Amino acid sequence: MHNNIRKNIEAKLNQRLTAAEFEKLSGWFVPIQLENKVQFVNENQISRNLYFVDSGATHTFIIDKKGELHTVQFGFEGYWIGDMYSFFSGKPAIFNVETLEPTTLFAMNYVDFEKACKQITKFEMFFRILVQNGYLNSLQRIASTFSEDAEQRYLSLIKKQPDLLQRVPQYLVASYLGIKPQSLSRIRQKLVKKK
Amino acid sequence: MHNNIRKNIEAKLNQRLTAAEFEKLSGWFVPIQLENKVQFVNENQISRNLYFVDSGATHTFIIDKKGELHTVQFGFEGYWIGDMYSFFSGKPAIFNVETLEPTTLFAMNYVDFEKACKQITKFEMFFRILVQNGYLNSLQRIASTFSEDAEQRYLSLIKKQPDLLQRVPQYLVASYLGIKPQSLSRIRQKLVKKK
DNA sequence: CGTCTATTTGAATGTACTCAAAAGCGGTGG
DNA sequence: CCACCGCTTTTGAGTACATTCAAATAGACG
Repeated sequence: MHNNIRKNIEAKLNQRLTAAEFEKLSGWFVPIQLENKVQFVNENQISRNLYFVDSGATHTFIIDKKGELHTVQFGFEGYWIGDMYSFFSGKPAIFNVETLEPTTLFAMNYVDFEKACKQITKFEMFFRILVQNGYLNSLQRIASTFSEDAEQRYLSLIKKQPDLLQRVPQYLVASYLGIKPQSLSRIRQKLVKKK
Repeated sequence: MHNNIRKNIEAKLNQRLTAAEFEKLSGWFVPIQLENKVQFVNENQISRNLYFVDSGATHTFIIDKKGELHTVQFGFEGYWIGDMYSFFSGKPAIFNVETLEPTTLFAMNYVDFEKACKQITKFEMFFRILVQNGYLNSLQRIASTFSEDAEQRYLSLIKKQPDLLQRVPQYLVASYLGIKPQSLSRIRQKLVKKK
């Protein structure tokens, strides 16, 4: 049942978990089944959970003062998501997370996370790598936002995740790129004409 | 000599270091004196160092295909800087770092960093918190870049760091905000007229 | 004082935006 | 099976804001 988590951890660590380690970890990850369009992390509410996406899709977003939605990140199979700020600080979340498909998650609460880090050094190592990678990715995203125009960012995105548009409505892709749905539509039509 | 590092670590950990711990750590942090405008981390070159800014100022930046500079972050007294990507992966750096003033750094290389994490649990904890905070900050910066216009971002910035414009040339502040120097100049003049 | 760099200002341009409406698409119920 | 509804995407026209190119002013430093 928790095999995807195991694979995910072992792949990032480049090291296998023992049967005992895996069994312990499994006990801390609670499966959650969610329908499409279910919001399970809410801005301004405490969310001391870490989630692993076993199957399905999610997006993490904020709503600005004008009521507009901005996607911070998508989450698919094998992604670790949640509101890290709330998870670590215990304060209200700064992001929202919602399913984009029927989704199966595994959730770990903060108390168990601390246990896991203490008892299973490999998990602590794994998680440190996870946060490091997340940090590096977001720094690069900042850099690319400033150095590339929307068209280039769109091209980079579909190169990295060619299936994104098959799974995610275009207006959410636009919100991830930092542009309006109309603008993304025009960019796409321009690219079609180029060929 | 290394007192600022000690204060910094103890403040973030909310816990004191023992004399023995501090002594060990001090040995791994090598002081570096740099003049103004010295670039000590170069894109495409390996940089397996972590830096603590003891005094002075730095900026981390990229140069895009058009040759334009984009500031990713500034570093002042008490900041931890460097190219995390290169530091952790051992691959060439993706960012450049340069002094903006005569600056005193403490540098720790990756080998010593690993020793420090192993031998001093508090340091490992501290560093994890540091990376976590960096990650959260950059996620929030992504969110604000998309949800706020340049004027709002400028106002938030000078609210957070009122002394920034006293220490950093305006064109670098513009590059941090993701706009051109001319645009920042116009935003500022518009704000003066509003009052 | 002169030179170099940073900042400001002006005018024209361009890119993405807003507002608005039409077309496309999927699902539901008559 | 088709008509209708809601939602997404596309398209059109006018607008706004930051950009570019250019030149003038201001500041810093020798």
